Amino acid sequence: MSKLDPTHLGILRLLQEDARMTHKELARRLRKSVSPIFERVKWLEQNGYIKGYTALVDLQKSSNSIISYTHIQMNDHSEEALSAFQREVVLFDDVRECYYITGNFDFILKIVSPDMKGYNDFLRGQLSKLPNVGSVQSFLVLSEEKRDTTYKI
Amino acid sequence: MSKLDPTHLGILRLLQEDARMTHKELARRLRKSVSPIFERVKWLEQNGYIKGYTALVDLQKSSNSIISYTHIQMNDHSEEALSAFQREVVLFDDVRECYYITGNFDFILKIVSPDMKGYNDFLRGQLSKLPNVGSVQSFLVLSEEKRDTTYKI
DNA sequence: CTACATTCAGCAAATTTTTCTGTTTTGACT
DNA sequence: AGTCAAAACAGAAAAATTTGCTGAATGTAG
Repeated sequence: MSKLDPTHLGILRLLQEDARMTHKELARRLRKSVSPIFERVKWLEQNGYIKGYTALVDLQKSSNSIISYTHIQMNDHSEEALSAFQREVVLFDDVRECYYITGNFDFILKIVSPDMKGYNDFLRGQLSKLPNVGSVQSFLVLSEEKRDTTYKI
Repeated sequence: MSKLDPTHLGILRLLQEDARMTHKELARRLRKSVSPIFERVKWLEQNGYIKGYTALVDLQKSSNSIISYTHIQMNDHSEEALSAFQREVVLFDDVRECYYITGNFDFILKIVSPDMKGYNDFLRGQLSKLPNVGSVQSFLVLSEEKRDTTYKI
């Protein structure tokens, strides 16, 4: 049983589309007045349904960074080893996303580095220094064909 | 030669951190007055440096969706076949991200489906129907350890 | 039926957005 | 260096939004 009514869901959908939409516009589209929308947005923020707001920046226009998806296979699958790896790897600045997954590999990392040298330094100087890292397989992103960060809810 | 000066970069960094930051606060942090900040934000939007603003929603709290990273290997690597695949696959609603990559595989897709049945339907009813799709390898996301959509610029 | 809690619309003050004006700075060219 | 034009800037003011408050409507439990 979800605590979210249609108005809550509508707010989440619309703010995913445009995080800078005004409360007045939200109210108009959801057929409510401004104050209940205002209270609900505050509630969604404070209760963790909205984790933040971000501008989507065109990385290729704004920098020379390179993106890589990197798969990690551990050579120790104990809970301690996995937790220790997670705890450390998410602290690296180049690691933008980290998922624990099913299948042959254990983790998928999205790595963003300033350039190829930076990426090399990260792999050899930081990632491979972590304990119990077995095989590492890198897929460099040649082109981003779609990136839509909104979720259907 | 970049057309972005330190103020532009500062705006991009701060709006990635918090897309709802007011122009007044941006101005305070970047030691400018409000009007040049206002003009620059408009410029960054109109020239495509800012592609949009989005609220980051906690998917697990707000729905039962499942996330998968799926790798695609094509069995025809001609430019026509690759382009045709790209053009079609990005239209699917479940495909949230699509990258063309180096290595054994050709594409990485981030798939978000309402549930396991929806995911199955997508794989067998939509994805595998596209021409020239060779091997498909799926990694289901068991837990999201980090997801930071900001870029260091 | 009454008391209580929740949600809401409407209002008003505080704040922000947006436009405008005139000044300063920058950069290119003599 | 000196001059000019273009760009960037600060400040002010009007328009719009945010934010807090009040009381009415609705639903619920006693």
